[in-house]
Amino acid sequence: MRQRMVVADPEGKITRASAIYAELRGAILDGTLAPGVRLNVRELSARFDTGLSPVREALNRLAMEGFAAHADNRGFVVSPVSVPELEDLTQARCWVNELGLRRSIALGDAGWEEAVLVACHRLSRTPRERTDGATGPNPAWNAAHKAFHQALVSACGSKWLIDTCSQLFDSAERYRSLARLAGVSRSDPRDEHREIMTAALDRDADRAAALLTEHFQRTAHLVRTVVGNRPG
Amino acid sequence: MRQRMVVADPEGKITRASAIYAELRGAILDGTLAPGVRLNVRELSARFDTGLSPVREALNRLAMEGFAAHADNRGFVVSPVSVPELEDLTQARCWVNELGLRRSIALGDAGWEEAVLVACHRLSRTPRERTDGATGPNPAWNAAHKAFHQALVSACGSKWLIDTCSQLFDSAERYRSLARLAGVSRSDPRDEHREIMTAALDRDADRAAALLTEHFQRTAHLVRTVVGNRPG
DNA sequence: CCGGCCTGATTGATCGATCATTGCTTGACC
DNA sequence: GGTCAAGCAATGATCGATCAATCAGGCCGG
Repeated sequence: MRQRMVVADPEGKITRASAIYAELRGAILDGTLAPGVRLNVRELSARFDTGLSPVREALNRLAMEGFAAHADNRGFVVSPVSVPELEDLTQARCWVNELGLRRSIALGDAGWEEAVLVACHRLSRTPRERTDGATGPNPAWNAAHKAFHQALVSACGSKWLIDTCSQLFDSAERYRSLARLAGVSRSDPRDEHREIMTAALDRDADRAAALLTEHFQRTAHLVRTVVGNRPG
Repeated sequence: MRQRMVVADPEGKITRASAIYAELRGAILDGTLAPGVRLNVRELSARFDTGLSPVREALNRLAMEGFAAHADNRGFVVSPVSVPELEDLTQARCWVNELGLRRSIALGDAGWEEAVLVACHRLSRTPRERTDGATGPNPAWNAAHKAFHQALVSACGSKWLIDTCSQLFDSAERYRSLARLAGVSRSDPRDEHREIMTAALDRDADRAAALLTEHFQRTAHLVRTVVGNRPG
């Protein structure tokens, strides 16, 4: 029986376009690629050691997602940020997440409760700063943070709602990263995430929703000054 | 003084990728391209008499928008439809549009009222069937229909909300077209749009919201049987 | 000195050839 | 008859050259 020549294949055959998309998306979300920066196709091709097509496909995807701006014949740019957009985004997050949370509280079973509990626990146990020597935000914390917020709405029963929460979270992540890079970070003396979790597990929908909304708005408020003072 | 060689330019320099994107999007929305149909890149290149790159870019955009499905190394397909997705979509439309409508009723000024009134009037004056001899849906009616629904939420004050309503409307448009192609269309004896308009202009938020939700669900109900009986 | 046209350089968009992967077909083998 | 794998299209992905639009200076007439 001959062995297969290719071993590394199980489900993981990613195209260059997808790899570049993921890479650029991550860089935009964590602020490595600052808002307004030009996304020069040739330059990126060189950086990723690839042709033009995969890069353009990745950029098209990012543009449709809102993380890049595109004008025909004028190329791509990292989407600019602004206070009005931050307000709009925050408002949307409040609406959609509140709805998802209320429905999850109404519909969620024991499995949902456990998922929220675990996600909150993991989040609290994950350090915010990297632990591998380098400085900067801990990617694992970001992942745990998102996992917690997604767990809250995971039992709402609407795929659209869950996906929208995810997309909005990522859009907001960009603002959080920018604030962080500008030296603004939150002290979080009250451990808001735990408070939200407690209210959710108590099935106290009104309290949970109020805490969640407050959580979003508090974050937005911190970020606001930073965004307002940007050069771009 | 020499004249300019190129005259047709004012703001209208569209790339092939964008043209193809618009074309394909329209074909998917009106059911010309049925759900599940393979979007073969070479074939499309030939049809549009163009190279591969613009087609791929267009397909990438459609995929991010949800109108095409894509798997690495397995190409593109017109997104499938299903009853669960229709339910999810309808639910989302109800939530988002109700919110937008309530806020517009609360915040809208006289200009908003007039815009709604005009949009409703235009909609009622536009024939559903084409008038140019050909049979089939009247594109102008579709446009007027969308314009009316967008007018309802246009004063909500949230760009995100307006954009989301637009995207959801288009997703639903696809289902409406499929139903129509299958011979199902609504009689609409009550002129629901006018009822909604009246309630909105009366600033009767609860009634307007209830009518709008009912409107969406009634449409979805009509479509449901058709989608359930599809081959795919 | 200012505004506008021309020109070259830069960058974006497109093309068609080429490479890689998938999935089907075929045929040996059990 | 069924299984499996090599071989073979068919199709998707990528490449680098080429075409085209935009942008930045520089030149000229006013």
